[in-house]
Amino acid sequence: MEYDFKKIEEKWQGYWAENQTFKVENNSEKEKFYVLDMFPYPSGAGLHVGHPLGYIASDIYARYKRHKGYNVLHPMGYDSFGLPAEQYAIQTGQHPAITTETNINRYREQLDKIGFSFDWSREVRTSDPKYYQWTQWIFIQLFNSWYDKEADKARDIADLIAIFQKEGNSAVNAVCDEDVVPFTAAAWNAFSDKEKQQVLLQYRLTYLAETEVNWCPALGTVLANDEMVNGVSERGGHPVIRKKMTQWSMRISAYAQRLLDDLSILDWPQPLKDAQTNWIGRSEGASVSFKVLPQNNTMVADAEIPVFTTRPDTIFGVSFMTLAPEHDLVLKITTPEQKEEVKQYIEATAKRSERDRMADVKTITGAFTGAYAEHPFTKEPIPIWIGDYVLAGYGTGAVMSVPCGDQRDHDFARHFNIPIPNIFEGVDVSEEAFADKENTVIANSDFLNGMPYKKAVKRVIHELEQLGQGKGKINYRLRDAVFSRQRYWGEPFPVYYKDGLPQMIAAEHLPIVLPEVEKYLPTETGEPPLGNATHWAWDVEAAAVVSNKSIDHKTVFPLELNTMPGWAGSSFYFNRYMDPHNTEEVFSKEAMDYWQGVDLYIGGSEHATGHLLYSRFWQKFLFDKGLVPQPEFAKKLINQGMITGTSALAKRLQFEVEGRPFFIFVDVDVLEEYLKSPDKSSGDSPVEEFVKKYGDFVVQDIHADVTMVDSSDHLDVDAFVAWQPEYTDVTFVKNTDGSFKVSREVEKMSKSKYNVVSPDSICEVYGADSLRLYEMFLGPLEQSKPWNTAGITGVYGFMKKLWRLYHGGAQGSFLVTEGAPTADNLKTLHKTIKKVEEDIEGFSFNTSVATFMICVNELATQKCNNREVLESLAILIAPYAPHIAEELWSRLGHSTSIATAPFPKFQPEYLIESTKEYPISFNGKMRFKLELPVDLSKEEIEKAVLADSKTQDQLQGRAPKKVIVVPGKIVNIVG
RNA sequence: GCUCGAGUGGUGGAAUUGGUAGACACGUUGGACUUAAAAUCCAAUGGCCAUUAUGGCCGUGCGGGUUCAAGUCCCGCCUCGAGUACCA
Repeated sequence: MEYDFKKIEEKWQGYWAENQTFKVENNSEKEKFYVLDMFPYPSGAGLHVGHPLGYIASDIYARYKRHKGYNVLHPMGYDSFGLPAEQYAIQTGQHPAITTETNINRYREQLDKIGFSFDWSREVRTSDPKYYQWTQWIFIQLFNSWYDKEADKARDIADLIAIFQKEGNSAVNAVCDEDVVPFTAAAWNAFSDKEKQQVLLQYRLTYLAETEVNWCPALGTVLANDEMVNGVSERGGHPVIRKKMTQWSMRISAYAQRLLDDLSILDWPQPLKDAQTNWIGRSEGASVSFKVLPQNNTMVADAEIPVFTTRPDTIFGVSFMTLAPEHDLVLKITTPEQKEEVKQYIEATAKRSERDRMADVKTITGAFTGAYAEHPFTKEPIPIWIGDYVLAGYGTGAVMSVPCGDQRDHDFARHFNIPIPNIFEGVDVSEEAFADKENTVIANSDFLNGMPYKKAVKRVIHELEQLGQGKGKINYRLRDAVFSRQRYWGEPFPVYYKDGLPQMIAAEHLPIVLPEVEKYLPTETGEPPLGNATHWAWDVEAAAVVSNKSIDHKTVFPLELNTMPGWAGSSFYFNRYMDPHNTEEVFSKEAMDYWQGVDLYIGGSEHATGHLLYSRFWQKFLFDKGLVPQPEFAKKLINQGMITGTSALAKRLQFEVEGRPFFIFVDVDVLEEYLKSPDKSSGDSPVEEFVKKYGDFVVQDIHADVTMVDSSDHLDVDAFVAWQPEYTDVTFVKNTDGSFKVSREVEKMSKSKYNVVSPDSICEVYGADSLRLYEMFLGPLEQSKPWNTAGITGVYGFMKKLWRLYHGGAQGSFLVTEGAPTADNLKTLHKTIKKVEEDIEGFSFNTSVATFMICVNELATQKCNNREVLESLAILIAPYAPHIAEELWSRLGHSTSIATAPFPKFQPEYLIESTKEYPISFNGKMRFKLELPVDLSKEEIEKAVLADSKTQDQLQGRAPKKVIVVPGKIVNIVG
């Protein structure tokens, strides 16, 4: 009987679905284990072979854990709000919900074909109102909370109001806006409702604030740095400017220290932890306040510029200050003479993306404001400049510039001929700044002279405090997260506006369902797409969304027009899976207490500072609220690497004939040979006749669809021309054998590069088990690697060989023999058990596939068809190739699924050897091998080796200087 | 720019604490079976040199270093990839 994967895979996928083999309950005698994949955004392109890589790995692990006796939660769902569906809606008018539904169905079909052991009864979709009702609910909880630094946790806003009523805000140690004004209890109680709300907004964990964004007026939308190229939008090339907008923000900065500290309890890849550590960017230093000197014609009185510095010890080295061009004070302090220059500079920087500004250190630009600040100690005037190397969003958006101690300040000072005073003893700072804290000795600095870094910092902070112009401070690079998007396809906020102030809709009225709109574009007045909705007002009395016409600002109010960002719904989905159908609460305590958290999370490292940081933030908030039992949601995390595509590039030569381009395609080998020939005319290359006729040419790479290219890189020219009819009449210069070879290049797998390989086609030709095995066989899970279908015949061959191992009967019929296995059989089996178990535990899936191959090769050579051995082997391979394992298992006479069959137990006694083949090295180079009993002592080994005639041949009469013997490992003779 | 990761045969990759570099596959070449093809099986396969078997030299991105011994550890580079706050 042949290995018929199609029949087998269909059969078992049907069986699993019918019997709900992988459905789990929230309680069990067994120990729990939670294996999670990062859920996908269902894009229109469908799955490509890169997507399932992590899913296959986690599925292997989940299945392995079931064999090991655990109650395994292994869910899947969709992160189904997002931009692509909205873009498609803008282009075609099709509702994003329809696009999303179609895409999800396609994804599901593709996922089912690979044979994953997901519990689909727990599926969640972030765009489902039954799900996003809870996203909205958590938003309300954040709005109704503030962060108490004393308790170091989030607390109910009602507690804060109680404090304000009793004692005002002066004693409150909370994370809040910078510009909170102190008030007494009496003052609080005298505030109007509106004033109270305004004050509270400065404390809430989600709040409205002015934020800098990349605004594209032509598109009427905000752009990511990603979507900007050289100051214009990637799509359409429209100008983009930096602009301030009122948006919802999340006070993630309140959790900065805890997010940093708890990294230590996480078993996550170090690079990922490093990324979060750097993102949070804790630095210790001081805040220093510089007074702006009053001048003729400037109207600013009492202006102060607060700065944060990690080097307060260098304060006497300050020779200028630099403000971000967007800094609030800039226009206020600029002198009339400088106004024009400053204005122009601000306009110029408004066009640059933040990333450009950070990356470009070579171009030094800036402008002088004409204003001066006063040095806190020397009282000397310090010129105030603006420069785009200072970012508005980082720190206070202003720096005290110390050119002798900071390279960027140094570059700036040199460029604009600003003095570079030296405050370091015995260091030359004329060429470059001196930033070495360890070897710092301060000079020319009044009371700091002669002090090292640490001592000087302490002293200067003390002096600043005396002056009332500064104090020690810990600064975080982490900024509060902007939570508003001017998009349609996202969660609506449960928020309406009364008197210009945001009000939460009561939780019992959730979900607030996304309204229908005519168009998915921003409105003509520049409002977000929800501005197009005709029924988007909140009737407080009816507790319902009603027509905008009813808005009277008394009982009917306008609703929020922004929607939430992509990361909102993905920041708690892992908890919702534990209790996905709960309509009473976000998740029950019972479910949370049983599952606790994710035991293994697999996903891409590109989520390091987005999803994975925001999720940790929400988890901590929910933990503070007593809603989840763990302060971290995922104990262990593994990053899977990206699978890159292998693009096929046909070489096209472009000539110019009568001012018009003229093309031919040339086989890559033919072209290379032509280009290699020294004078390009002596050979008889077919390219030559074109050159003689048309002159010089330019070589271009044209992407060909990888499905038209075989494993030897030969292009099916007919298919290529049928696909791109504009090449119908173009000449193809082929090789002498009539083939046409293309060159290959590894690139990101992408539709536009025609290098996408879908898992469907692989399943069609080789089967899901081969796909699973092959994806693992490609290389280490964490590494990125190119996809090349060529090698899949290897694992497919292995599958057939595995099948034959169980079908050694007449005409390939199923055959196993009862009785005791041979010593060789057992040695092979237990060697395999040991290695496979170690590999799964260590997430080294590629090496376990190799181990299976070796095992099957050995058992085939041994002509093993012993039941005991073959049953164990079926279980071993079941996590990797579950369909064939189920089929073999049932043929072995079992009537239930293999899914929970106990994993074979490794027995070391079968591997004991009596001899060891020692590699014998001379001066570190292996020369020959010598078989010796394993129980020899060091001395005995040395004696035996030296006595061997081959050793004497190597030494040729020399006496060895030294003999290194590592028992069980190696012998090295020096001399 | 900054942060992190990766460079090993023609290709994907393997190699416990430093201890036989190239496991396992792909590809290629030769052979068996076959009318033929497919499938399957056997053999060879890092490079160079030599050859009757035996052998010798070089070799893990580049340049140094530590060690009896370095793909692995240390120092200095080069190249590629990822992230860089509104792609998800």
